[in-house]
Amino acid sequence: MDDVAERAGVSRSLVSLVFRNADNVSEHRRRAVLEAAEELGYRTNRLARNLAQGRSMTIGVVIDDLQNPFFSRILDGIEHCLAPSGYQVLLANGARSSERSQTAITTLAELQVDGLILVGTRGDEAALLSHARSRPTVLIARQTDSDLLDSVRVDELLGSRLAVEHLSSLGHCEIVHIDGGGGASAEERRNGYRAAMAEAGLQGHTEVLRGEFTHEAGSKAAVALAARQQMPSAVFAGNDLIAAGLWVQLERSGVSIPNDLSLVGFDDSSFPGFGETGLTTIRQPAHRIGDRAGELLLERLDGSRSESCHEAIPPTIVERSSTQRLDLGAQA
Amino acid sequence: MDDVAERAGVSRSLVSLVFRNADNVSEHRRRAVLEAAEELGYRTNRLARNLAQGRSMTIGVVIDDLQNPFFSRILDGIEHCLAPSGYQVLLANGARSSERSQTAITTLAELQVDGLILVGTRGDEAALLSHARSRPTVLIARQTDSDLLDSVRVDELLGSRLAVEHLSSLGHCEIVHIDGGGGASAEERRNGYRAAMAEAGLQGHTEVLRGEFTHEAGSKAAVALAARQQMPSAVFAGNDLIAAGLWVQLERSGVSIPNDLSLVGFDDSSFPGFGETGLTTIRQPAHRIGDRAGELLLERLDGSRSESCHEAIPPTIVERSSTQRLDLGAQA
DNA sequence: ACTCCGGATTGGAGCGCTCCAATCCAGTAG
DNA sequence: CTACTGGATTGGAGCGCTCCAATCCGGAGT
Repeated sequence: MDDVAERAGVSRSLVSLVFRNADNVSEHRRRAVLEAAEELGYRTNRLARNLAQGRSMTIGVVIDDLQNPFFSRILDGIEHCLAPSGYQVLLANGARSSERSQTAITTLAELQVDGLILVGTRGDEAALLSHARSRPTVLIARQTDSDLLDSVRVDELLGSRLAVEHLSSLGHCEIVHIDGGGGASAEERRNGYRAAMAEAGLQGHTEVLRGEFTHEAGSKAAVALAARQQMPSAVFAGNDLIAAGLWVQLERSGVSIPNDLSLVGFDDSSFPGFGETGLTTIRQPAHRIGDRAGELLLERLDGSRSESCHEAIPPTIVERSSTQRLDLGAQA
Repeated sequence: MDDVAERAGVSRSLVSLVFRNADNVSEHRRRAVLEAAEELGYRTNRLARNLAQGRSMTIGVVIDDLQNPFFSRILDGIEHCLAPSGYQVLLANGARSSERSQTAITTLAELQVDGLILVGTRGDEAALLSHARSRPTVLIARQTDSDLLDSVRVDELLGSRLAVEHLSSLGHCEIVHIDGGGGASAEERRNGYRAAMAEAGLQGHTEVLRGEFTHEAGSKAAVALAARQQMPSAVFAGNDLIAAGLWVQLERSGVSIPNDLSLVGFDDSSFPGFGETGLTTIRQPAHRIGDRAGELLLERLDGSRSESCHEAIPPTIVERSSTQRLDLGAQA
């Protein structure tokens, strides 16, 4: 920077002003500085700037699993909201690992991001809170009632209820749930499933298969189910990845969906290119969730709000062709 | 930091040593420092550290489209490779926009990342090169022969050859290629197809239908094919989108796949098996690509290589149910 | 008792930038 | 001609850390 200043025949301060786009810099000086910078291949060092300014104009986003299309649509919403604000979004992948997520958060925090959005992040709540103390933080798809941070999530219980009600209204009783294990909202979906089963008078048929929010977990579950002499008539999968894995694997075993088994997913993940999958599922308004999280963060950043805010966005059920009346299946 | 030092009754330097996990610090001092830090809620400021050290132990990755599952599988490979190396991966989304990608790269560069991996990034090559000059850079899924950076991509020619060989080994001769027009790797795939046809002694049957890497282009091609009195027995589509469009449209015209026509796609871009397309296709080893890119970057970072390196990773063919022996189709 | 040694510890000079108070310099009014 | 004004420009003190040369210190060697 000093080199640029010298070459342009001005002070370092003036160079700084030029690169910050300050408006009270005379045109010929500005030109001289830019020219000198060009010749010297000078690039501003944002590290130093951030250090000096004490802020980075950067938002850190930690995503539990970038491969999960639901999360990436949330991200889309976040970026859509944040793009015009002047903040740059920096991402880190939690890779479905609690430790990886922790170090990702720590890295971003140490990098002095101005705000943090955690998408489906797992791990110790206390750890999250300690970061929230020093900068605005929004949690997505994770339950919390801390007043140190904001959160946006889907009403998971309602989602599970919608799924179960849909299946039971089609005459299904043996509705097995394949859960997301320790994943983000697995527990709530599981609880919602249990509650809804009870409400529908099906508590006797309640059965949860331990899984994980992945395609593979779906395949595994399919293998387990196919091995039984008596298959359930319906499955409520913890998310669409599980449903997808399950579907493919079941078809391989000669089980036809929806004839032999009705299947409901969760998330309404869309998989580009192949149009509608035909999976009946619970749609999470992913884009809206991300967008809202961005808004909440901005409100904190510009100081227009200081009380914490926890939002639950209601999901909807999308009925496609993976579910069908029980008796229809029986006839076939 | 000074506060911590004072509270622990040591110098700032010693505090620094403790937080860098230096090994020649006496145990009781270390304990004292950590304790003081804990009480004061001290967190190391990585910005300042990076500035002072002149390196950040951070790799920047810019992804053209995080929603694209192919790219996120690449990312998975990158992180898999980089995780044990001590480097933290920082992501930015190009959002399928040339400008967004540019600012993302610039932000990362200004943040002084130690290395850069650009996945499918669009935009001016000159701009990319200017960043590559100041730090190791690896390009993924983008052609270049600059010796300022490394690149990893799929061996498109081989992919085409695999497709053609597979079809011809099933007895097919009339293999039409629907290409990707001016799309990214369309030309190479086309050339690969021509070469492979010649090798298989089928140069007389070589036929390329002009297309585009979209679903619609596939539909159009289907209409064109169905209008002929003599359909080819096999089609090699430029990518899976084309194949999908073709498939749907052909089925509508009463052409059954694979009975009446065998179909091979390219990319294996669908989310693994979702909706069970059963499409035989050329799989791009996304994970391997990311992994290799990480390796190349590490080689540059530890200085073990200084000449540029451009790699082509061999794809594999995934045989599903959209292809079948010619004579089987004839019998049906 | 004296020197020497090597590991533990420290002070101070940066890293590249911003911020602020101070200064410069027309141009204008008196 | 002088005082005053306000925008353009500047020097220097940080931001929070690391690095290096210098210092400290307790024990070993003579």
